[in-house]
Amino acid sequence: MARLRRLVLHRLLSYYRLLSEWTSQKTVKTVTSSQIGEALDIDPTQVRKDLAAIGATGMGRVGFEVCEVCRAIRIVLGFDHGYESVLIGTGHLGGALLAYPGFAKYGLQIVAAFDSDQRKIGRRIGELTVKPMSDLKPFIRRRKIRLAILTTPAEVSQKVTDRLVSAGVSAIWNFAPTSLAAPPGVLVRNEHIARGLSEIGHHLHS
Amino acid sequence: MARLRRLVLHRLLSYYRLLSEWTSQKTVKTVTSSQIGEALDIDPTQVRKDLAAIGATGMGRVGFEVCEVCRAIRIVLGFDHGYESVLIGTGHLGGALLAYPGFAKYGLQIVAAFDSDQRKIGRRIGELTVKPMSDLKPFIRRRKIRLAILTTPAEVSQKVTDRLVSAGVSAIWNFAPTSLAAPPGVLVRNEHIARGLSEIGHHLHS
DNA sequence: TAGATTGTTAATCGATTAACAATC
DNA sequence: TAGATTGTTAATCGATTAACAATC
Repeated sequence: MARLRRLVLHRLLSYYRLLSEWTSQKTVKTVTSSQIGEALDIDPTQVRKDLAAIGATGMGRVGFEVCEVCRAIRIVLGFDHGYESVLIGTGHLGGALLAYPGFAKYGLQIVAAFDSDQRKIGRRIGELTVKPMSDLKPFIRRRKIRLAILTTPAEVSQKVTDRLVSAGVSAIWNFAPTSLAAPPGVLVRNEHIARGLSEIGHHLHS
Repeated sequence: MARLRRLVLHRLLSYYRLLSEWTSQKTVKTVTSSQIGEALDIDPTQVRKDLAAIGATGMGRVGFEVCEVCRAIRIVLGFDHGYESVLIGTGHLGGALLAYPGFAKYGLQIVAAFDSDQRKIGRRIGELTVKPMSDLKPFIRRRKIRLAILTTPAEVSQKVTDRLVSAGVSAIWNFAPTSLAAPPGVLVRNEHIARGLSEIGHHLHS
């Protein structure tokens, strides 16, 4: 399957959330592109194209099978796949992510937490014991970890990134307020807090 | 000034970050659209258009004054304005946001924290004391709070939103994994964690 | 069958990029 | 002046929307 654009992935996620919500409330077997489009304020043609792009086929006069659509989306977004990840930086935000119970639903499991602070190493957070940075590379290699979650201070995030890349991860989920340099094969997804604030600030100001 | 699109705001923020970084490293008085464009992989024409849109004018053969550009961006994104906000839900994520020191740079100040959990009310977090939900509306009214940060569980977020709207806030920064219904005048900015995960999951899967 | 919905091609719209005269 | 850069108009590109025959 061709790589999908960010925008499409985003829409797929919103379809998924909507359908999950609907099916949890009442038994819904099929759904039409117009129903989805109306609920999310998206053109029904767009919905049909998105679903066609991920291989979900509808039925004339009936619509799409909800189960089939959800399954197709889960496959494309990798929710069924299941992947282990490591987290680096056990500050407030790192702790919040470690405590978040909702990740399993998306196939994500955090299997180790690392920190450079001597006082934090060995401490238990939930089910994990904080490991020293010297264990990072061997751990990633041994467990074939592909995703790293970065919640370190901005000053060290690039250095940590370099270590992660050399250890062989293929994606970095970055919560540090910096842009990271990484080779083309490695996906860097930035969750810069300031991005939301700029939109809010602009709204409040004008 | 006409309301700018999300995409433009995002680019403005990246210009701002780039210029801040450059000026912190060495004295840079002027910058050309090509220099910015090259650093961020954006077409220089785009950069010029964006800067023109916020009223920053360049000089032929010289480029743009860095100070002027930064000032213009700060004004548009509301960073200089300064606005007080309240936070609702003092769980892990709420605590992480309360502890984050970088907000002041963007003009944001969290002046009160609220929770419905009796055990948390009265507890001190940093400089704040957690207040009961019954204080929410009067507090917002009295202090003329315009922004609320929502870090509650998803189940209650819509109810809290309704209270916030009726109390008169004009923007909600939502970290709960739900879509919120709010009247047109109220900006809702969603920071759904799953959005990043869907991109990562897709990348790792394919 | 009749009618609603899909799948797909064509038309529209907006955003990005190219071109170039005006400017310092 | 000569040359680099801006500001802006025109051209391109991609994404969204409209139209409609095919399908169940």
